[in-house]
Amino acid sequence: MSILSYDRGVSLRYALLGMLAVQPGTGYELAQRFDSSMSNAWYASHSQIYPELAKLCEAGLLEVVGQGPRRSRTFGITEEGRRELRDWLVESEPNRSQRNETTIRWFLLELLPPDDRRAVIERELRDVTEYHQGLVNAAESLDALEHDHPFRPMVGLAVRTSQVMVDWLNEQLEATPGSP
Amino acid sequence: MSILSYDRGVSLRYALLGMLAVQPGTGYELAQRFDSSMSNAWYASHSQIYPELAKLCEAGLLEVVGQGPRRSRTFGITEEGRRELRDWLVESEPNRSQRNETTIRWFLLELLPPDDRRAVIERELRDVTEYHQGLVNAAESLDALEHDHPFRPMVGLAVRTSQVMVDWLNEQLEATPGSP
DNA sequence: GCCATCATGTAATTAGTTACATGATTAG
DNA sequence: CTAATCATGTAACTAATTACATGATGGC
Repeated sequence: MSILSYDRGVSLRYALLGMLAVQPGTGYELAQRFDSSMSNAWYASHSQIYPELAKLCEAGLLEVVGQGPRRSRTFGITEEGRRELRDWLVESEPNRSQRNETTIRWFLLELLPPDDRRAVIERELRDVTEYHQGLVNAAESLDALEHDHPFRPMVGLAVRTSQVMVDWLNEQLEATPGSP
Repeated sequence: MSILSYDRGVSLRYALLGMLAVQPGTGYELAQRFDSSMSNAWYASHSQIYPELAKLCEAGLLEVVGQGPRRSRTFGITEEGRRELRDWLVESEPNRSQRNETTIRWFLLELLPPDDRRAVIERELRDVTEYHQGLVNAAESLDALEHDHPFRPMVGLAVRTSQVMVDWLNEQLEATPGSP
């Protein structure tokens, strides 16, 4: 692909391509997916999404497959887009670098005096527990369907991962002096 | 803090401040830590690190605490830096958004035909297993010390998380048609 | 009619990547 | 002596955030 961009800074492109390969949608819907179901993988705001969709359309990897009310346009992936996505998944070297502010915060917990430390862990525990519960509910909803949902495996992974985090935070809380 | 930057794009700043609060170091060493022990939390290249260290020094949050061979300078956190770091950890609203290309790739596995899918899962499994084994070894090294190491809790979390990932990938592999 | 939300975009700024550049030290 | 690595920086570019901006639709 010649239309600009680095080799390793292209994750948004493939996130969009992939999300639209699973299910066509508008830019607005994609922004919502980045806020919820995709939030543990990638985030992008609408101001980044719309220009990227335009570029991908121009490159022939996406196309407008429908128009709705408020001049909304639904995008879908093209055959060329599917080939590009497949090549990326199978052929390209994965970029394993991550950016996760929460992990930085947890890494630095040990610097805090016990009172601050306990307060921070309790806040983290509230947030992660809420996140975990949301995933458990999502998993139950998907299990209630009669067909296998494509998101089910990833939700399962996220449930287990967040369970590990809840357990770890509880242990850190117990190990902090002055905890009940 | 008035010295420029967004509210939510400041994670590098606090990652550096925190790493130097745990242990003073040079810019070069910090770049190495981002490549290894901090790689599951944040990544930054030296070209981003050096200017940021200069800014933090100018702001009085860091100071040069030693000079080595090849005109290397060791930075340490100041009292003001510790206060700033503590305030960030305790008072500021955490940014929960993540960027993790690997999760995008795993999310999109279901789009691939079985042969491609199996090949990709096997590659991921190799990479994650290697990563997991590295963490297990690191944990054993830390356990061999007579004192508690500050990184031990985070390594423990990473060990469990990567174990969950290895298990999940193995399940996905088994569930793919044509697998042994 | 009015307000919330849907829906899309652009402009200005900061963050991050890649490439370029240079010199010091040490191990062989 | 010479190649690898240590060590630090800048320049040019792309990516991402924040702020600004506008209009359509549907429910009340």
